[in-house]
Amino acid sequence: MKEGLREKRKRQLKSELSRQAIQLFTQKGFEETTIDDIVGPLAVSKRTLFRHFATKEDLVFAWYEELTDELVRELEARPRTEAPFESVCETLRSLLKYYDENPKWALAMTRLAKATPALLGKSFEKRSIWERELAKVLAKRLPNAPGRDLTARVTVAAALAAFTCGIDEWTDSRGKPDIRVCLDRAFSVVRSFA
Amino acid sequence: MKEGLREKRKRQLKSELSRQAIQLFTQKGFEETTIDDIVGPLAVSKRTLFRHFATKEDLVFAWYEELTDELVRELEARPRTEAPFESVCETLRSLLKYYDENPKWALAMTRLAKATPALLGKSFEKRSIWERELAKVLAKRLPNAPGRDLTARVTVAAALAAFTCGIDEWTDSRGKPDIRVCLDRAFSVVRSFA
DNA sequence: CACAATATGTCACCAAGTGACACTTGTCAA
DNA sequence: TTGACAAGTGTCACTTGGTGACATATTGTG
Repeated sequence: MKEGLREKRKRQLKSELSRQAIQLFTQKGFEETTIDDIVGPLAVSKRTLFRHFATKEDLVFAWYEELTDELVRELEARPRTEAPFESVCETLRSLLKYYDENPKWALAMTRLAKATPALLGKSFEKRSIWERELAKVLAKRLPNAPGRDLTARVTVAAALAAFTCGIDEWTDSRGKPDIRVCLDRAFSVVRSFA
Repeated sequence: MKEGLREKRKRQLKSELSRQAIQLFTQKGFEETTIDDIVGPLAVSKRTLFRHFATKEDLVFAWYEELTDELVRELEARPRTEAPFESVCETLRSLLKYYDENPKWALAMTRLAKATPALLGKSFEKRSIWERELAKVLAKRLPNAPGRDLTARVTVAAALAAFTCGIDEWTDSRGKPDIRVCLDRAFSVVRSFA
């Protein structure tokens, strides 16, 4: 065992690259920042960067994928008695801790993503990974009736859509309102379609 | 007026390029098809292609944007008495005519999009344009209360999410089931959240 | 210490776009 | 009809994201 030192360095470098990239992206813009710009100050080769990140966009969104497992566990931990839609909402709500941790950074990130088409697309792509994984988990706790998978998928997709809208609302208001209020209002809209 | 001959040719070439591209993409795959592959048989220069389409992905999804206006008009035409969510559902339902027109092609397209990450991202990007435009229209017919914009956005987003799931279900089942049934089931899941 | 596994750097290369400039071809007014 | 302007096109050079191959370190293990 003890795969310690190598992995530690690896993660350190990876997060350093990501940090540096986001820094530059928010400062000069995504398209205007070249890979060499990112890699130069860190004395790392371009090739190495692309061994850690599949694409330039992933420099921004790699952490999305790392969060997937956490979300899955969160959903699995929800009580069986809870309504499925509510379970997903609460699961997504758990992400707010990252917004609490560093609101300014979260705000900058979402604004950057919204301002750059390429990043917007990627973020949706990552979101669809969450959607798929969470739907898988949710399906397991649904009665085994025909259309179970579809029900699970729609439930997750709707909750995610509302989540995104809630976050967007918060972002568009420059982080002024309480993010939990934004989110709750978004979720309750979905509950209102008789 | 009478901007006839030039525009006609322009549109003709554009659709020809798109057709050729999709043909090759479905045949050899998106990444495996190069721009020169597309452009060669049509005796058109690479540069010209990129004057008609901003990106390689747009060769597949340009029609998405052209549909936006149609969707907007469709939503505006829905009766004021209808529940907002239902209006959006019906609006999206109107897209089915394109699936009816050529189911095989529609199936091939959605499968292609699902199989290619780059295309998946782009399709979400385009979907978000629909979302924004439709939300704008919907907001106008909602009571002018605080949170109106958020309500409109969530309503549209939820309907779109369900729509996508319904189409996905149909696609995953290889177009066997009735697409309208898939869609209706997806929509009714959203209606079922207490 | 020696050996295998990994991470890294270098270099050459491909493909997606872009900018600049010259050339052709519809369009329309006189 | 003609002549001038606008719009579309081709060519070419160039930038940039991304990959494959190979050599070189660096590190964990017996």
